[in-house]
Amino acid sequence: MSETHDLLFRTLADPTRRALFERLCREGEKSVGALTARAGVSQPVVSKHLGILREAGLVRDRHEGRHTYYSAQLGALVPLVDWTSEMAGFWQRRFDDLEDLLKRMDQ
Amino acid sequence: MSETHDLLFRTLADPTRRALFERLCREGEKSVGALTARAGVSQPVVSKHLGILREAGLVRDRHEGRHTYYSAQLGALVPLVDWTSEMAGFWQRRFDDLEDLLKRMDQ
DNA sequence: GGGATCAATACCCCGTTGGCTATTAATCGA
DNA sequence: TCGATTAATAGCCAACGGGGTATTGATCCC
Repeated sequence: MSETHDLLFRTLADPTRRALFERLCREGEKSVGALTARAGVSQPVVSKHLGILREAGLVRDRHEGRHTYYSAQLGALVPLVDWTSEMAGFWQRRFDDLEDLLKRMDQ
Repeated sequence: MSETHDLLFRTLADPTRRALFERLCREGEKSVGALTARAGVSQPVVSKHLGILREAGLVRDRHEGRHTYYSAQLGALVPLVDWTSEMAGFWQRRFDDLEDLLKRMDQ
């Protein structure tokens, strides 16, 4: 239901885009040109992906002359971590309920 | 790069499919009919999504007579948790490096 | 000022995908 | 046995999305 989760999952679903984000996480701030060099796709495509990552809050951009530098915004992953925790929580609770039931049946 | 991450993110990117998985996490095992009742899409579509979730390892199915019961396989989320941890790790390491640099500069 | 470089935008193409209806397969119950 | 129910499959279509090239805008350097 959450729009945030939707945007995050959709944004990270594309391998090219995710690879760009991973590189920014690993190597820190990079210019579009530097990212394009090893992205395997054209510069306009890289720019487009970076735009989508930015709209999802996963990266931020900084302009310096002709160059635009992008860097990862790790905080944007928090909703994703929360979501997985929530799913795990539901699962755990049901597991506990089952355990309780079995204990009661055991008596 | 990892095919597993790709499959997971892609599978969870669709809101209808993710909603099905969330329901299975929250409410436990459910039949296709029960899931279809509140999915907002037709039964064939639900079956299709469940098939995709199964191929991603996110659910398992159990046949009982005419009914097929699906349940969430939480273990499948592990690679996703690992991935986020890895990204956070990269970020943290670069942060530490920066901190070290600043300390050295401070001396 | 003028050519060169860097990034974003515009536009198009085509493969993928998510939705539908119709049908089939299998099982249950009267 | 035969109709009813449950889920999966087949086939179709429209929309979305990721790729490309061409172009524009902006900035740097000679």
